[in-house]
This record gives sequence, structure tokens and C-alpha cells, in this order.
Amino acid sequence: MKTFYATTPIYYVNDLPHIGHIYTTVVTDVLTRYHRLLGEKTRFLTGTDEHGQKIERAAAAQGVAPIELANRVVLRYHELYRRFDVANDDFIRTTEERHRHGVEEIIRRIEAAGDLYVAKHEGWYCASCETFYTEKELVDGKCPIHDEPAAWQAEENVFFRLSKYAGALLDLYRTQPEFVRPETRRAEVTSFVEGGLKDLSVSRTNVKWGIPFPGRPGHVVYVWLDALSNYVTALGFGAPDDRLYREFWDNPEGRRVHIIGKDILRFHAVYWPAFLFSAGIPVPTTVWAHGWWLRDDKKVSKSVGNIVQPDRLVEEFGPDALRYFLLREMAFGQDAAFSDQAFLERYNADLANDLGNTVSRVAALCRQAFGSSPPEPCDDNELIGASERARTAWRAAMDDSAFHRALEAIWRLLSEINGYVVAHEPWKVLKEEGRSSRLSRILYAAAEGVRFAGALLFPFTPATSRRIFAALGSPTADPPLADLEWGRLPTGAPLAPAEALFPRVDTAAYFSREEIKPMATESPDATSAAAPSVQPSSDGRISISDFQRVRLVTGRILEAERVPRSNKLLRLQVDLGSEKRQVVAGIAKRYEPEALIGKNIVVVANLQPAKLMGIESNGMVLAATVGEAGDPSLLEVAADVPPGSTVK
RNA sequence: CGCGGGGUGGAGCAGCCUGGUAGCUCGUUGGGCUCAUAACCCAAAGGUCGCAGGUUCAAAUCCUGCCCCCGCAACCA
Repeated sequence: MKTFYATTPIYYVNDLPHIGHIYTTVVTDVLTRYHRLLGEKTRFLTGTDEHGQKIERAAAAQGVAPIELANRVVLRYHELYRRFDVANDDFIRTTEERHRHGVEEIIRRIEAAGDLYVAKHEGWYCASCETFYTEKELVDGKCPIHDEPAAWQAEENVFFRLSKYAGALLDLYRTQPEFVRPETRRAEVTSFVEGGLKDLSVSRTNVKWGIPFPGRPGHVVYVWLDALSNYVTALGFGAPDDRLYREFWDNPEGRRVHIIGKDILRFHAVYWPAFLFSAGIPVPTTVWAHGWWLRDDKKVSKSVGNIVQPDRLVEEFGPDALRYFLLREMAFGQDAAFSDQAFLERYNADLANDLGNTVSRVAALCRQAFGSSPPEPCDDNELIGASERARTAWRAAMDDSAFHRALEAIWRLLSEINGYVVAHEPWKVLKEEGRSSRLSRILYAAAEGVRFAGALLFPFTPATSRRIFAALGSPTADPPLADLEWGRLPTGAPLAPAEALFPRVDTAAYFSREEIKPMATESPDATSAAAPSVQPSSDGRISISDFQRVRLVTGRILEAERVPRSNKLLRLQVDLGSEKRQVVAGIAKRYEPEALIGKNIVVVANLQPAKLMGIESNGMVLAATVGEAGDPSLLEVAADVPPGSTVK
């Protein structure tokens, strides 16, 4: 039996959900809903990746167990999915028993294939980079980045014979071109594999928070081997009841699609199929790597209106508006820019004007003429051909995952409906002929066209489609495949009360509102109970005591030099009166080191130390940020001010 | 030679794989309509497709070289 299985990556719980997660998940939802609409048996999996050193450390820093940290973030994902109408069938967490069992089974099989061996991984290790270097990469025995001596370190690890599968992988890319999409990504992966594959270390000894490596006490399973396995463990691979696995994965007629961001392509298109080859498990049919949502930092400002606040947009305009925007604005596979400005333009032009207005226009005409959907159907009008053309283009685009083109096809149909209405002027017909048969047929054509568009739109905006159906007196259940045929609109059916699907927004007023500000950069700690130490009042002002927490003093620059291999950083030695401080400043683009010597400046003296390019910085020099590029302009103090003077 | 994305009417983008009259949205201008959410319909203006060479009957599209912009790596503490 033909089945369709789609997955998102499992998201790392070190991160709160952001626009990228929302996008991948919504795309997968749209794709699954599309196949369900076509009558296929579908399954949609998403979940969380909860193991690894980063989680271990983040949890320790907050004084909680790793699993507690994970639990908190998982809740956020569930919330998000509810909000966005995401209809996933399952949600897997890598800390679950079912997952651990499956991973153990995969490793058993890989081992049985003779693809695991233990070896010493040794080399020159730079502790600052946490990376091994080859002899050639070192400069005078020192780390090329940190200029620190590298130490010879040895670690015993389990290795996977990845190199053995280079040929099989290249065959896969060649014989199954759909395996990596889009095309450019396939070329990228092919050239990577052609460049040669090194065996992959698949165990770790310096991490505790993970799945214990079977038969290797003290080792845990490498996070990617752990994480990738979720796609089959969630189906019950290796479990007593593996019906789902056999139905959706080990099925020659099944399609198995991973939707991912292009940043994790290598893991999905190289490592994952190699693991599967070794374990004797079928590989996915397609790994679809989409692009990234970008923000042009230079332009993020109120006046330009290029601000990103997805949370706020959803709250204010509903999940369907954002779902539509994400799928329409990005040519699937390529990068695109995200801004509130672009969102609002599409909201008004596409959703309010084209879609919402057409629905309310046609529904109002029906109501005024008949008080119901038109009593007489019409199977002979120019919108039938238009609907069928739209459906053809829509299907071709959807099958090609070209969501933006599928939506374009729907919008072309909407425009043709508007053209049809203007051409036949039903309001005139009503005045001249009353509730004539001709009037009914005209309005039926228009209303059925709108219903048809609503059905095509269903995978993208399910809630909106239901509202469209209701407005025209059509059933609001999930549409079956038959609803993609002309003439499904019931005659004489009651209409839902009129309401605007997407009320127009005054863009200028939106951006002039005070509370609009760039999206908060939330971190997982923000979910913890600890109250922030500085509590700004509602108008954003702080108290004098808050300000006094920052110790500002004057300093005199004694030395300045460029940080090697950096294009922005200068290393400064600053005299603070009582002490000399090393401060790293990102001002190299504007200032020559020599010109800085002897300048009197202002320094934040009680800042936590930080490492930049491996160099410790104890403090921060104050500078104005100028213009769009944010060029720094140092705050200078008169020459007769002694170093160490308090600034307040 | 660190990796990647891009340069197409005023703005934002598609088209490039699989060569054949350059398309979409917004904006502008003129007209129409008054059912609808200041919406909708028709028409018009506006482009040497970054530059140079090559392949071809034919190049935005394929090949070679170059220029420019932007991310990331690894940096505005």
C-alpha cells in the first residue's frame, strides 16, 4: 500500500522554538496535509533531541537535571504546534525508552555487519577550540587561532566504517536523484562524498548525558547517531510491535521524506543513509533541504519597519496568516528575508484583498439574492476551466514541493473569479431580473469557484478553508479528494454569518505603535523561575540604583594591537588608575591601533570576562554606534582626566 | 585558495536544472465598476537580466574568466 511519511528534524532542546523551527514544521504539516487530501495514508513525525554536552552544561548552569530542562522546552513545542494548527501524529523524545531500544538495535545491526571498531583518536588538541588539529595546521606547535600551545591528546572511541559506504552513497545519489533535493544540494553532497569519507567516531567518553553505548561502559552514543535514528525508532523499529515501521518505512511503496534545513544536510544525506545501509534498513526516498530565513540586520529599525516578531504576528493576525506568508514568500529551497513589513504587505494584498474580500463579496451576493447558497447549479461557465487549470498547476507544483507556485495558482483562480463577477455584474442582474435562474447560475459559478480555491488552500490554511466553506454553505469537514472536482457546492444551503476572514491592517499605524520592538532574544534560562535582577518598569525606565550597578570609569589606552586573524577586533591594554586591564574591542574597522594610544576613554569596569577569538576581555569600551553599518565612534574624555575616575 | 547565498523595470522576488517572444507582487498613470474589507476589473508606462568572452541558428538560462554585495565559520562583551 502507498503511504507517505514525513518528518521534521528533532529539535535541540537547548533552543527555544524560533522562526526556523516554525517554518520547517509548518512545511512538513502542509506537505502531509496535501498527501492526506489526495487520499494517501500519511504519518507526520516531529520531536526533540535531548542528549549532549550542551544540554548537560546548560542544565548544570541552571542547577536542574537535564531532563527537567528538556521537559520545559518540550512544553513550548507542544504549545507552538497547537497554536499553528500543526497536525503531527507523533512526537518523539530521544530520552524515551522506545527510542533507546531502537538505537540499541541499530547499533547491534551495525556491529553485526562488522562496521564498528575501536581506535584511538589522537592528535594535537587545542582546549580553547575543543578541536583536534593536524601537524600541518599548527603554527610553530601552536593553535592557529589561539596562538596557544596545543597538547597531544588521545581518546579511545568507537568508529563507524563510513569510508566503506562511499561507493554505495554515490550510487544512491545517481540512481535515485530524488534522494537529495533541491538539485544544487545533491551536487553539493555528491562532491563532498567524492572528496573521500573518513570513518566516523560514534561514541563519546567526555559526555555523560546520552544513551550508553552498548558493550562500551563509559561511552555514550554520538548525538547524531542517536538523533537520526528517531525517524525509525518512532515507528517502533526494533520493538515487539513494529507494525508502523513496516507500514511506513520498510515498505517498497512507501514514501519517506525528511524535511530539514540546509545546515544539517550532510548528516541526513551522508551519515544517515550510511548507517541505514550498514544496518540493512531501507533509506529514505527524499531528504529535502530548505533555505534559511534571513534578517537584514542593517535594516532592522522602526522606520524601515523590518522587524521580526512572529509571536506578535501570530497573536494579532492568527496562525494561518503566518503559515501562508512563510509558504508564499520563500521559494522553497532558497533563502528568503523575513520582515514584519513584508508580512503586512502580503497580509493586506493577498489575504485581506484577494482572498478575504473575494469570499465576503461572493458570500454577500449570495445572501442578498437568495439568503442561501444559489439554488440552481451551473456546469457550463468559464470558471470551470479556470478551476481545473488551477488544480493542474497546483498539483504539479505541490508534487514538486514548489509551494510558492502552488499558491500562485490559487491566487490566479481568485483573480479569475473576480474578473468573472465583474463581467457578469450579478448585482445588476438582481435589480433587473430578481432571483432569476440566470442569477443563480452566475452566483453558483462564482461561489463554487471560491469553494474550489478554498479546497486547494486547505493544506496551507486549514482553519481559513473551513471558514470559507462555512461562508458558502459547504461542509466544513476536512475535504476529501472528491472536493477537488467542480460542482460540490450544495445548492440552497444556509450561509454562516458574514465576517471578514482577514480584516485589513493599517500598516503605518502598526509600525507607529510604541510597543513594537525587535523580537526579544529569549534563551532557555528565561523560562526558569529566577527573576531577572533588573526589573524595568512598564515604560522601560530603570531606577538610579539599577544604573549604579554598572561601574563606569575612565581609562587611558596604553597599548593597542590587532587580534591576529580577526577583522574587527583590537586588543587593548588600558590603564584604569589602580590597575591595568586587557580589553578586546570590536573597533578595528574604524580605528588604527597606533592612533588609539594615549586616548582617554570610558570603560565598563565590572563586566564579566569573556573570550573573543580566544583572547580574554575584561571590560568594554564605550562607543557610539553610527549609521546603518553601526560604525563605532569611541567616547573620549578630556586629556586632563586621570585614569580611574568614576563616570556617572 | 575556509564554506555558502546573491546581483533580473522604482522596491521585493520568480524564471536558470530541461536554451526559443522576460514573468509575479507592490508601487506609478489612465479608464471602468459600485456587490464586496478604501476593496474589485481593464489598460498603459517602465528592464542592454552585474561585466567580458565563448558554445549555439538562438543565451537571463549552458561554459570560462572577472567585478560587486551579503551571511556563516570565528569577532561589535
